Amino acid sequence: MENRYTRRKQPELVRRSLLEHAARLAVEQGLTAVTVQAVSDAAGVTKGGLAHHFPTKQALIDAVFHEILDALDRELDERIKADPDLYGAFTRAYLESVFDIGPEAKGGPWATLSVSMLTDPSLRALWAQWFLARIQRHSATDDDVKLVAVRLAADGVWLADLSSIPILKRAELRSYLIRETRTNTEQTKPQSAST
Amino acid sequence: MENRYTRRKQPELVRRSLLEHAARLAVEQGLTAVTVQAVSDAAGVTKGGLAHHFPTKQALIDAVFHEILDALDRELDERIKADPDLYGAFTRAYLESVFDIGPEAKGGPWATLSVSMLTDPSLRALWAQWFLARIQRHSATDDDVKLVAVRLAADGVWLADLSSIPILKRAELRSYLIRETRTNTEQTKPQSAST
DNA sequence: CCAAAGATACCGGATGAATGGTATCTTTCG
DNA sequence: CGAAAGATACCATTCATCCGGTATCTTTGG
Repeated sequence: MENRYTRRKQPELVRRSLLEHAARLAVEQGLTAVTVQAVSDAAGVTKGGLAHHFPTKQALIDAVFHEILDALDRELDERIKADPDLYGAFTRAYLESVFDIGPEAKGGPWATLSVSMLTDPSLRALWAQWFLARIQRHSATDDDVKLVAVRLAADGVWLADLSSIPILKRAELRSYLIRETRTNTEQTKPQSAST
Repeated sequence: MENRYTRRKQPELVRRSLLEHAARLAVEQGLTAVTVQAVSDAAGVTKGGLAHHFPTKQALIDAVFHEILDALDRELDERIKADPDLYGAFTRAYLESVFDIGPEAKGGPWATLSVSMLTDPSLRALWAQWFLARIQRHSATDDDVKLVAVRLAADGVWLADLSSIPILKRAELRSYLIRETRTNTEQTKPQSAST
């Protein structure tokens, strides 16, 4: 009658471990590989243990998704804060956070996002909601068509990275896109926020 | 003892119906919802009927994927052929085929592509292969960084459409992006095709 | 201070619903 | 008739969830 319950209880650690391993599995082996058994095993607990933290599988996935959105929010805010220029700051932050992760960083938030997002319509809606809120928040500085185009291109990059499609001239593309965020399309006013 | 074999046999129609409903289900309810049972029911046949056309589920999915890639190929070739301008013709075709489908056409090729692509690594590879081949084929006319950016933005557009994220100034964005495909980045020549 | 009592964290097998696949039967069409 | 088209029944497996049990932590009463 060995004692199997020698584990030191650290609910927070276990919870985080579950979330992380769930995300990792999703990215590395697809969402179908994210079974409660696999996640539990990876995190070093049993299915019952997982069930205690997340009553249902969907709850676990939702938690992962929210966690990622929060992290993304923080990262974007940081970059925006560090940007001396106001005009297009959000777009640049968005762009850079995509580019800097790169195609090899499979564990990054973007990869996880996409995989779970495009598969599950409910998560798609959540993503749309997050995105719209964010856009609206920066409507004053990031509303130009040119900037919209840049952000969409960023999405394209992220998609290409995920699909393992090599982007030729990646560095050149990056600097080109960033340059696009500096120049204003509207010819009526010369430059709105250049100082 | 009703006769359940009242269906008029039209194998081609049934086959197409199966493919279409499989694609629709994938987009609307995620790939997990595309089970042989669900697809069969939606198409008005039984699992056995499906099994006759597609021996395995993977065969069905592959067929959907290939069907879409072929249709896409045809559409792109048509648009390119109709374009009087050579430079950036592929990029314009790509762009227009994304824009013209619109956000409401959920059954469109792009949406289906993405959903199935990102979940299944083998399909991802297939897509990458198709895309690279296509790019290489147009390397002479569509290699500029500016054009790469436009194509990536197009990818962003269909991603947004899929996520039901409204794109403000859609028409303006479209004409802006198309305009971008006309002007050459290389400053050595002044303007290649401005009429 | 400390031990009982309850709450929280975790275990692990049982269960039942889906699912993909297969084998066999019936009907329709050429 | 014979082969194609489709229906029905059945199997093996996987998976999420449930649930009774056990260990550790926290509170509380003395």
